[in-house]
Amino acid sequence: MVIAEPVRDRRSERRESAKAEILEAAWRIARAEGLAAVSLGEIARAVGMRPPSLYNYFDSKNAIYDAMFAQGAEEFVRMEPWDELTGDLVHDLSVMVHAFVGFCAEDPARYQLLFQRTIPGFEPSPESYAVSEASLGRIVVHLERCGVTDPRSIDLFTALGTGLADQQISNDPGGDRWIRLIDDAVEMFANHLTTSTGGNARPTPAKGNRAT
Amino acid sequence: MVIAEPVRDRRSERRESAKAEILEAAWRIARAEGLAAVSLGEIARAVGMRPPSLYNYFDSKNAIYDAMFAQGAEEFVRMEPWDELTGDLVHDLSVMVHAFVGFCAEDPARYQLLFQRTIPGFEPSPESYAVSEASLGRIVVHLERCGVTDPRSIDLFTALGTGLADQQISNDPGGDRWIRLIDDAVEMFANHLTTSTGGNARPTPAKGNRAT
DNA sequence: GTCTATATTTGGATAGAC
DNA sequence: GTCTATCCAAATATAGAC
Repeated sequence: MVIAEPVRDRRSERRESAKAEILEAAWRIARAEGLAAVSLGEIARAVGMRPPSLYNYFDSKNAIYDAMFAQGAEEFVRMEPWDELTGDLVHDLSVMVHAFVGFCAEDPARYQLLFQRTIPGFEPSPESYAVSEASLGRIVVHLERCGVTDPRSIDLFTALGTGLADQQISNDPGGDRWIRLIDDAVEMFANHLTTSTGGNARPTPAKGNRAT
Repeated sequence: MVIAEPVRDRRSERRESAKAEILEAAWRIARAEGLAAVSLGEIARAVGMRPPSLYNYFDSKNAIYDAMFAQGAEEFVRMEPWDELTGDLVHDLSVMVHAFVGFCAEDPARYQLLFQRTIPGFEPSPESYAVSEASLGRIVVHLERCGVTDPRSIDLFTALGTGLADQQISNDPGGDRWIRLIDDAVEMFANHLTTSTGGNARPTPAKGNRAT
């Protein structure tokens, strides 16, 4: 009876590594030919199998997309440099935007899968989706901890981050043309916070309406 | 001989209206089911034809995508409210961003086709592409006319615009959550211009290096 | 200009032998 | 767990009759 366990472990290890290999191949194809160009035939060829064999590891093609989404969401969570945050507003904003834009730019296919809805039939499973949402949530939480509590400011900040990422990916893939603007953008945003009328860090004393 | 001309005109009129009808159907499908879900069969069904008949009007499916791209680029050119521009920096920036974000948000499928590379096999023809590029170029020209000449500032501005559009489309389709932030964003950007060290409108007298 | 018929490829997915 | 064989559906595209 003591022998049974390790055997089962080896099996599941091999199984997991096979699944990982399949997903790796899928990512390679997605990066090379586009996310929508991923097909079971091509994946199978890449891993030295026949297409039907893939069904031993994934129930469907969308299950593969979902596993890829889950991987990407996991990486997104791990990426965030919470240990680099100091509590200083400008510094922390810079760190977060650098992390986000870098994450997006380093793998456009992953960016497309996680943040854009471009695959006709596919929707991530609630669990996978929750992971990526939670990660975005932590950014918002830290913003609030820095004193950025106005929802409008938070939305503006996310727009700034995605805009930098989007332009970097679309118009200078592999380069750093928009990455080099991040600190400027953060400074601009921080100045706006100290100037604007919203309920933010260092708000102007008592200007305008106090509504909402 | 005088009769021959009008006959040919009627024919080409009918032909053009048939092509327009086909493109309309393609747009409908793209908006309803996603750009990548457009197929000849579905287009044909929508216009009351059989798939092969479409080849009397377009040489291939990609030719249809290209015609859609050209239409979108044309609309993009016409959209721009050059007549609303006054020369006042903040006002003009607001007008341009409102026009751009509104244009993108009112038809995400068009936005996807024009500004994102998501269809595996498709690339717009050089002519169609030139139209959309020229339109973006006119925005840059007007920015420069307003005194925004620093390339970095221009890049930052485009990032801001696309970020607002992208967030609006992705996270509040049909709404106006990010559209309502445009004037704030423009004010933020304008303040940044008057503060930053770049060679922009109202630069700070003589601060930092004069290089580049 | 539109159709039928067809070619050709490819896609995702299942059944069942081994 | 992997394969062959097969299915079924859908896709783009062409040929040729009407």
